[in-house]
Amino acid sequence: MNRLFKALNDPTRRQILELLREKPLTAGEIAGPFAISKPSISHHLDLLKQADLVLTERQGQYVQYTLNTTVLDDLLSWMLSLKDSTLHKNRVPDLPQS
Amino acid sequence: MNRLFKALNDPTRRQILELLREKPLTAGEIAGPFAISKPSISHHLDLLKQADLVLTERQGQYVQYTLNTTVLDDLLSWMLSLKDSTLHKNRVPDLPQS
DNA sequence: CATTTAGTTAGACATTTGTTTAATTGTATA
DNA sequence: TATACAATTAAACAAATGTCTAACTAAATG
Repeated sequence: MNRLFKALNDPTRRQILELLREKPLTAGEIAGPFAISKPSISHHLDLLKQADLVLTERQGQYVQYTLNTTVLDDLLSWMLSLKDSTLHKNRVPDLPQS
Repeated sequence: MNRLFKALNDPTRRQILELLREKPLTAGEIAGPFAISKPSISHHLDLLKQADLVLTERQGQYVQYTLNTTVLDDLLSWMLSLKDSTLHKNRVPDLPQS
C-alpha cells in the first residue's frame, strides 16, 4: 500500500483522479487545467500509474488515461478495520427486551 | 484532507495507528516496538495529532494517545465517490423479467 | 522527408521529510 | 531539593519530492 498512499499524498494527483472520475482523458487534456508544466504532470501520471490508480492506452499520437479504483479496496478495508476497532465506544446499546 | 493524507503516507505512522486499534497507549509504549529513536516517534505522533488521527491526554508523567477515526470519514467518502463513478462498468446487469 | 504535435525522459535545484543526538520541560519520588 | 523517568523541542543532515527547462521519442501530416 506504500505506493498507493504515496500517490494519494499530493493535491495535484488527487485532482487528476477527480478529473478522471468523469471520463478517460489524454495526458494533454489532463495537463490542461493545471498551472504546472506538462513534464511535471507527466511525472504525476507516472506515480499514479505506479500505484495502479490509472491505466494507460496509447491511441496513435495520444495516450489515454483511465481511472482504476480497484486498488482502493485494500485501503478501504484497512480504514474500516481502524474504524471498527472504535465502533463499540460510540454505538447505541440495544434496548433490553420488555 | 492534506494533513490526513500526509499523516497516512508513512509506514511507521500507519503501524502506530494499528497499535492504537487495540487500546490507548502512552508515548513510551508506542515507541517500544520500533527500532527508531523516541524523538522520531514523538515527531510521528505530532503529525498524527495534526491530522486529528490521535487524541492526547496527559496523565501525570505520561501522555496517553488514543485513536480517533472520525476524521477518516471524509477520506472514506472521497474514495467512495471515486469508486462510484466506475461502478456501472463492473456491475452485473439486472436480469430482464421473464 | 521535413515539420508539427503529443508525450516522456534527463538533469538541475529548492523544499520537504525522516532520522539522529543533545538539550529542555514536566512530573514523581527518595 | 535533588534525582530519575517520560516526553518533547532544537539543530543538523541525508534522502525523497515536486518543479522547471531542455532534450528526446513517437506518431501524424504537409
